[in-house]
Amino acid sequence: MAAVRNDSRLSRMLHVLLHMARRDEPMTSEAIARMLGTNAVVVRRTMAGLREAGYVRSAKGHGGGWSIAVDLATISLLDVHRAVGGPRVFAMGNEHPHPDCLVEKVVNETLDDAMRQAEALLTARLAQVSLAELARRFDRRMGALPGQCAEREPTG
Amino acid sequence: MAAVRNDSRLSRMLHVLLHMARRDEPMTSEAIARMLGTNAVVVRRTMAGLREAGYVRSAKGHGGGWSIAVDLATISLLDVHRAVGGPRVFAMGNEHPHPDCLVEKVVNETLDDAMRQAEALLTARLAQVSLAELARRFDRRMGALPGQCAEREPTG
DNA sequence: GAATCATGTAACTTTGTATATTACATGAAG
DNA sequence: CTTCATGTAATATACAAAGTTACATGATTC
Repeated sequence: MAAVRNDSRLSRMLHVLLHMARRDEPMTSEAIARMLGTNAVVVRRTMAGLREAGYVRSAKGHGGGWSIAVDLATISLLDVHRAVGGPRVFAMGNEHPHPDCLVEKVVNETLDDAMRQAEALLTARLAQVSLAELARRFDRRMGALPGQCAEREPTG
Repeated sequence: MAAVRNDSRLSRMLHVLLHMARRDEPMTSEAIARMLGTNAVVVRRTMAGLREAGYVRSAKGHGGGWSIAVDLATISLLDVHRAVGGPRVFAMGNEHPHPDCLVEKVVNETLDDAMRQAEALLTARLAQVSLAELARRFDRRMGALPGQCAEREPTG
């Protein structure tokens, strides 16, 4: 009963948010999907969490799409992580949360303790960095040139 | 392209190793499987990694089964983690490891940095604890009583 | 108000990985 | 030779993120 690969929602949303921050006009789900190399429905689904958190707005109809709703300095990477529903940090874990076996309890407690500490460090790091800080890091890299993003080329 | 739940191999193997350490005779894959609530083949597959690392031995035929090959003080939880092939720690990650987009690069580097630190802390914690230490923690909990493990009852 | 654009969302399919199961080969003990 | 137990290939299952299809809703433009 297990399966693991990669939850890339946080990574994707950070990518998108930084691009949106460099634009005046809203971005459509289609445009975002092209940028991420995915589907517009996936974009809407994932960004719905950001909208519920109040970080972005969405508008229908002509000239509609997604735009940032708050100051980038007020959103941390942890905020985004939580908004996209990603509390699942580790790919490993205990089989039984509440075992009868005392041996297993000792094992669980030891592993849980280690994982708790690692997760605390991770979330602390994510909380330390705001989207504004990320944008500054980009600017330092980019100099004065306009931001460009290689869109995913069609397969084949 | 993603999926997440739980890799419980480390947890299971620690559970098994501590039980094996409290026995004189080898344990069969069947007995271990009953204890873990799983299948004997799964046990053999997972424990094969421990055997390759030299931590356990396996013997065929009558009176055969699995037994511990080294002093528990020489094996850390990190050793077991690596032996069962579990370098995959996080359920989250970047979509593209080597993006063309500079925005994405900055995002990746920031997330990778945070995850690297968290993983370093986790592995450090796992390296700090030996199987002997785990056994001691169990003994302190158990007092002088013999170790017991509730086997998984049949469903229904 | 009709056509178009864009989001909202339900339903379903695909994908990737650990786990579970089946089947059979190999080798050791009696 | 029979039985026990591992070794392993092949196959199936479970599960969650991602991908896709289909259609409804609402806003803008004409």
